[in-house]
Amino acid sequence: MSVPLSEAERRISVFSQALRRSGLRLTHQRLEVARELAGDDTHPDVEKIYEGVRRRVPTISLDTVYRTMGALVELGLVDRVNATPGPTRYDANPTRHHHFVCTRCGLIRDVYSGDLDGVRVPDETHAMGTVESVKVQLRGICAECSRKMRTRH
Amino acid sequence: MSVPLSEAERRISVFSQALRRSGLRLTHQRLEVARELAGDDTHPDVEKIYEGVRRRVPTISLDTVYRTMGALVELGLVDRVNATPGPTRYDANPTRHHHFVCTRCGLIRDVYSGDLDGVRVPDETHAMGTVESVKVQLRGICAECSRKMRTRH
DNA sequence: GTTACTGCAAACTTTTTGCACGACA
DNA sequence: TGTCGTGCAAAAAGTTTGCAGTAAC
Repeated sequence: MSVPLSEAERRISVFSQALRRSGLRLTHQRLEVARELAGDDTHPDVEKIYEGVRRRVPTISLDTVYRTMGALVELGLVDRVNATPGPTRYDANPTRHHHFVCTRCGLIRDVYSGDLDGVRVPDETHAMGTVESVKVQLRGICAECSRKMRTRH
Repeated sequence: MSVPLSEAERRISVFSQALRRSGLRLTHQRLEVARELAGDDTHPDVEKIYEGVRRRVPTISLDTVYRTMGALVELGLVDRVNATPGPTRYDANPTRHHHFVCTRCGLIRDVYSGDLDGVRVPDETHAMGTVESVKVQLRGICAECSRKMRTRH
């Protein structure tokens, strides 16, 4: 949803090459999971990915989707997004970005911002460990939920 | 763990008042859960809180802890921290802060930083919805895990 | 032809819920 | 005393795992 076709195709190709390069087999199921992720920027959970793939591969099982997601995370191709309660959601966007999270409906939208990318790690944290990534989470209520709340109350 | 006693006492008092003010009953169990949270800044999960309280109230049940945490979140006294896979962790620190998260062991440490507090919400996000809080997550490997990795490999 | 992957089923972990008894206000 | 909260048990939700057959290389 709303990932440009060229970008989606590029992602599928990256996925395929990364699987092959790491010695994993490029199965029909894995390719279709990759295809599903490549075109979806709504940060879907496993169930949603499963439903999407099942339209094209009706025999795929939920546990294969779980295992495929595990492999893609392991390879660093996909991130787990733990921003909401409930099922784990996945992020296949390799471009540096941050997240707007609706605390009401669980919507997660990618936010691109040079300012946010520029956030500096405080010196204080060096004693805690090595920082590998800085992610800004903007939590609030999405426009759709605001509208619904205004209408009902 | 490492919450000053004065701050812990202040938190217990805030919890008690908030429960009363909202018409909820101040039960023995709720008070002991509050006491447990007040002195713990490790962002414990329900199981950990349960174990702690059980030392003082051996008859408390796990589902009461779940229900109490739900109530405290509802009242805005506690935040759910969804930064790690596995059980939901809770944050009873009312002071503005951010998180260092170890992706290896799940350690979460509070980070206080004027720079991070000053992060501005990009204009772009106004179309997405209303931002209520900005949280920076510093993900990496904690000192303890780094040490263990160096020793073994 | 091997070996890794899949689908099935069952188990496991985390969280929620219905109900009857007990405790707070 | 009335009602809300608790503990128990069971169920629901989300995820992982063992195994035998199947498909990728």
